[in-house]
Amino acid sequence: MMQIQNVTDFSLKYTLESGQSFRWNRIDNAYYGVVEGRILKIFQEGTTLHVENSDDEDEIHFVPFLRHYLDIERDVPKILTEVNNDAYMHRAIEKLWGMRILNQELWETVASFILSQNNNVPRIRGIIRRLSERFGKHLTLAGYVDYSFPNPDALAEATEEELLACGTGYRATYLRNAAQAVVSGELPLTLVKQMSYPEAKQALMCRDGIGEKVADCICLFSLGHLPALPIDVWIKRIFETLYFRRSATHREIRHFADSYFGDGAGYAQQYLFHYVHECPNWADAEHLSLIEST
DNA sequence: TTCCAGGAGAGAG
DNA sequence: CTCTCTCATGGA
Repeated sequence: MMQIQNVTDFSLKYTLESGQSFRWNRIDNAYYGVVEGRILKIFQEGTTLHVENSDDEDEIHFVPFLRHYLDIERDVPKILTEVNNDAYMHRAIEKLWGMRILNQELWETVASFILSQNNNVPRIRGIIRRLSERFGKHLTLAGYVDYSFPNPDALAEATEEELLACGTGYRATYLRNAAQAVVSGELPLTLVKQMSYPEAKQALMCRDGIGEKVADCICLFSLGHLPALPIDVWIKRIFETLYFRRSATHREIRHFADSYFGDGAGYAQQYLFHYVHECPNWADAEHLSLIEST
């Protein structure tokens, strides 16, 4: 057991339940998840995080790693001030205060969001769990059992049938090709990490099965590129409803969000995305009047 | 039964 | 360039 103290402006719940990671399970008020080959159990009590780790790691190295994973080091309140442009955003920021955008391991993020296309969160979680059980490493923490996310080699060597058996559907080919590209060096992940946002996005989009939306998810949820704006069916619907009041193209939405939110567009997007999932009445008259008033 | 899900690619126009 | 159709899967 270990503690990380003075963690301010942070919500473990909203950070881990906002659809950016598919690997966390809540049991009572503690979160169990697999992060880069170890099980972590995290419990938040005010500004203190209580952490248990299946690996016996030196705190000197582990604490900075975890703080970076949870994006605790970043001045998020400053970013939220910059995107707090109207009463609707104010409502979302207030409701989800402390939600942060994770910095997840790159390969797992690439694979996970390849699997996310035309799919829903519970099913994505199931696919990733089955892939990990089948191809990952068995891990335990105080009786809790989980599996590491399979490395590229394991998925590159897997047969199409084995991947299909995990429920990947037609995305199996995309997943296998991406794994093989990482192994062969065609998709050089260590270099991608060094690239600028436009460079990284383009390098990722060269792969079959990674379009603009998935590339933006990877850039935002793994590489820390906050201008990245994943436009899925929800974000499209939200921007059309709140800011356009009509149907709009992806191009229009991207242009609007860039100028309206600036470099923090990724954070703004995440607050809007999760807010509408938390509030089924997100588009009622009372909510829409928040836009009118500003 | 049909519709939908943190979409992308191929093909037509 | 944009629009449309299809892709595998399972829950609602």
